[in-house]
Amino acid sequence: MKEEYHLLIQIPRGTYDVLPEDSEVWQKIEETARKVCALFNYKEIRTPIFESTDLFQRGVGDTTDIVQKEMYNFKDRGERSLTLRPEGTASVVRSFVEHKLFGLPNQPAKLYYIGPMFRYERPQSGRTRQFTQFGVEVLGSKDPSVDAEIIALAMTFYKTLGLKKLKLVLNSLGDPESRAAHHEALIAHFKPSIGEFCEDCRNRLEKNPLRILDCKKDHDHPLMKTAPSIIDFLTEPARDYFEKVKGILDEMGIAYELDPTLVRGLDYYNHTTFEIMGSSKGAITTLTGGGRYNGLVSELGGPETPGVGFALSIERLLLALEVENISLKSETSLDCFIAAIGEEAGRKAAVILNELRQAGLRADKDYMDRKVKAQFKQADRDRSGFVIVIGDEELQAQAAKVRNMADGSQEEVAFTELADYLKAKIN
RNA sequence: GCGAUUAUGGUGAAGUGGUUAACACACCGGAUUGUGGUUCCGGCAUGCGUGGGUUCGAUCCCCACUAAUCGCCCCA
Repeated sequence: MKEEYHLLIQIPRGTYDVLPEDSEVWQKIEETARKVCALFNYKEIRTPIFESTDLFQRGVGDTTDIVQKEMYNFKDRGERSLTLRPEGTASVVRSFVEHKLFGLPNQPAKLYYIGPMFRYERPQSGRTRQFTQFGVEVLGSKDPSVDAEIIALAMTFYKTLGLKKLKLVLNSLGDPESRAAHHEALIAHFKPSIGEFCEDCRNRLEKNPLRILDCKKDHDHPLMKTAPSIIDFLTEPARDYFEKVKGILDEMGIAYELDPTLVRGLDYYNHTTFEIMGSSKGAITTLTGGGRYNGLVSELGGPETPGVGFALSIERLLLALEVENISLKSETSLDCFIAAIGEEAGRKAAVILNELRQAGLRADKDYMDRKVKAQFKQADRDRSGFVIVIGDEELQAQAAKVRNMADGSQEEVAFTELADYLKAKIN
């Protein structure tokens, strides 16, 4: 018998099960996300968990780590190359284009999703191979108040759940012109002394010099502080746009910190980028990442359509809740528990149990053939308000003993009156 | 992809190259008859991640594998 345990198949690496004692918390989080989205008038969109590999290569960007080494891709029986989605935005945009949602009267499209994402990575704290994102996308508006709105939405979500230690970090990557100018300036800045930097940075120089600013090893190199900031290369319209976003956040009373080195990992971002940081086991990590991606819709074959969005990880949210000592678990309780003594009483208990449930009461009984005392213990574990005792005497009298578990008082109640009696007591 | 640490029952864990693998929690049972949350007593791993090797003998030594945790890279 026991040896078979060793042969059992284990859960895949980087995945985990949400067990009954925790699923309640997940439900509460998802419920909160849906409620907040309703407040902001965002509608849910559900897209497949796998898509054409091409979608992510084009959408997320060929040079990103996600595409280069983290995708779960496979061939189906028709030799199609498919990929388990590593993020949500590409799918939403694909769906938006495919169903021509840009033609609907309700513009912009304000959408949200909650679901699993997959990245082939080494699992560690706050990082699993299957993880869950709650994300929001607004397609069709270039109004800076939309940028502010999604940030407000994310903050509202966290605050509703009770998180306090949050930090919003903001930056602008500008439009393509701003980025190109900054790109050149960075290369010019680092190139002469690139030999003093780590290997990674040397590789980054030509490919993506912006990433050098993110390097932890060379963080203290003097050239880091004097590096050209994207902010100084923003074109007039880009600068103006960023000022408007900041202005609205200011007036909303949402505090932020500017970080010109905030670079997001996906290629499609431009203009506003932001992260919401929170605590996790003493360290600070990114809870939410988002920004504007004005070129993505056309990149995926749709009409020129601006977009903004964010994605946040439920797993990291859970870590942050833990650090801040916030429990979302409710006192689950039962209205009543039936303790039966003897076989005939057991049968009667099953019938009464069903009647109580039909009457809308949360009720349960023992299924383990336990002694009365143990049945009471079980009722305690389930935090049951009342225990109904049925034995031979009660069957004779057609009336059960009903014990109030809070004060220990006990009354005799006819079988036919049980539901009404309990309902009256509970209200 | 790289590095570090770890791997004993339902859980947290102690432990030794050699007859019965501590302890605690949980669970189950009992303390006279059918009643909980306290107390007392009892039960509960033929087994120490998997596979090899060293040895007269290994849970304890060696190797490989697997997994977990943490860090790097990168990200949510």
